[in-house]
Amino acid sequence: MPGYDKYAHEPFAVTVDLAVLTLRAGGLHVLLVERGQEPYAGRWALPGGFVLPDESAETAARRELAEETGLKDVSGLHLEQLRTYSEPDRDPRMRVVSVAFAALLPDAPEPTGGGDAAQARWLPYDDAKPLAFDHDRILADAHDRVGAKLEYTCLATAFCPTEFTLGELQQVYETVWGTGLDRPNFRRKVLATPGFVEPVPRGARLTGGRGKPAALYRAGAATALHPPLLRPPREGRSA
Amino acid sequence: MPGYDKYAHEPFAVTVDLAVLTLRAGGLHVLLVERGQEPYAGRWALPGGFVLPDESAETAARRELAEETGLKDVSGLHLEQLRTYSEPDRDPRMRVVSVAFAALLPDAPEPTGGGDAAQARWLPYDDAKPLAFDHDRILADAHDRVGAKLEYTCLATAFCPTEFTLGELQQVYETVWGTGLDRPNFRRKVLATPGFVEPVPRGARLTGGRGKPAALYRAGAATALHPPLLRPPREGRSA
DNA sequence: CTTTTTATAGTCGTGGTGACTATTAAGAGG
DNA sequence: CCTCTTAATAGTCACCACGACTATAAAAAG
Repeated sequence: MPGYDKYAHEPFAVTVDLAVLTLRAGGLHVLLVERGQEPYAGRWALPGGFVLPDESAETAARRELAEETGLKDVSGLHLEQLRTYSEPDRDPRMRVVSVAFAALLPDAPEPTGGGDAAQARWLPYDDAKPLAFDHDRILADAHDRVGAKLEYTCLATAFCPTEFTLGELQQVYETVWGTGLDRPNFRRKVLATPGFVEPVPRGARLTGGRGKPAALYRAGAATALHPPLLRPPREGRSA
Repeated sequence: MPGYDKYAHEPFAVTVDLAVLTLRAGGLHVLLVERGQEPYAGRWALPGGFVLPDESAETAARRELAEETGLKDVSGLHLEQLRTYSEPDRDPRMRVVSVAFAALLPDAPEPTGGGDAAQARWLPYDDAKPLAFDHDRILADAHDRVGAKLEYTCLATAFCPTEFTLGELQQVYETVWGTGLDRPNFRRKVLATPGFVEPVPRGARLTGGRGKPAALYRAGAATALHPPLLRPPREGRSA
């Protein structure tokens, strides 16, 4: 593409769409906004917005994340670019190219619609469909990506607060994957992976619940998981 | 982002950039074009171009791939969206948002600059840097992605012709990863993975070379690798 | 016909992991 | 106070995938 001077291109609108995921009451939840106008009026949609002239898509995504969640500090949150959706007819009004992101939140404060969001709410992942535009696909892609990255990265701690128990960490895997895991084996695997989690110095334990209090851990320095923590293979596969 | 009607956004140019990879003489090669104008005049760059008004980024990428390589049929080639690069200053002339793709080719015909490419050539991966714009990073990201996907997908066959030997398939892994692999173990692993490769019906063998002729295989129906084929861990890691 | 080269077959030991049992430490309820 | 329940933690055992290695087969080269 040697010459930019002789092109004739239409203007594209560039937006970001966010699949903000969190764990609430043991279930996967998504941050959604209700659309006010056509098209898809009254339908839920992923939060998002235009990329401003002096922003990168990542910057715009983090700005939107702060606006929609109402959180003061979103700098520590895990934000990951998924892919870009550019079908010409994905928005009936105009040509919109959208860069999609997945964001992972530890706790789930009810969104205090600080931005231009009409109405933002957490909805259970399974109740989300059908969403506006191609957001069903974006959300499904986000789920797939997160589920896959749990296998070979330390991403799971992004769903947990700064201090957490191994039981909470295991619930992240079980909720995202939709499978049950053996507790002793999960524990053995996590502790055997250097840098995945590190114990809280003082022998702090989480009390208050029933049963033996659990030890608290923090996220470690490692980012990758070698060897990976593979999800149990689906039943009904042919050999 | 409730209202599109009240926005004021600048026009963005949306382009695709392609990291076209192939294996030539046992080495990883990249398809590059030489820039004629400023900026970066005389430097090598990844092929790419504008997304047309009625195209998706994927369609534009495949069109550019056909134009730059001069290949008749690019429909069977593996094309994978990497990520989108949107730093405001990545092109000094204007605001350009680029969707990057990685393309994998089996053989390497010298490009017959059919498109608007000034001069297109295969260059060894290691000799590519420095490229124009942020293409060094895009190329490195493409390499990382391909290397990672070799571990848990059947992507390696995308580098091979329709019929290939296990030795050729192993060379894909060794070249991309930059490591040596034990031949019997690699063979055992590939054959033990159902759907990765399937033997060519007639006991066809590749003759002509020195040594015992190798059996020929085709790519199987499987797309994922369970369990994965992990690359040997780098030496010098702390326990 | 020997040497070289490469593909293919097989062996052995280890470590990661699934499945499982046992123990410990808290709260709940009588 | 004692027992039941609940959940975390500790430990065992067998299997199997994989790394390391040796052996054999089938071609070309000398």
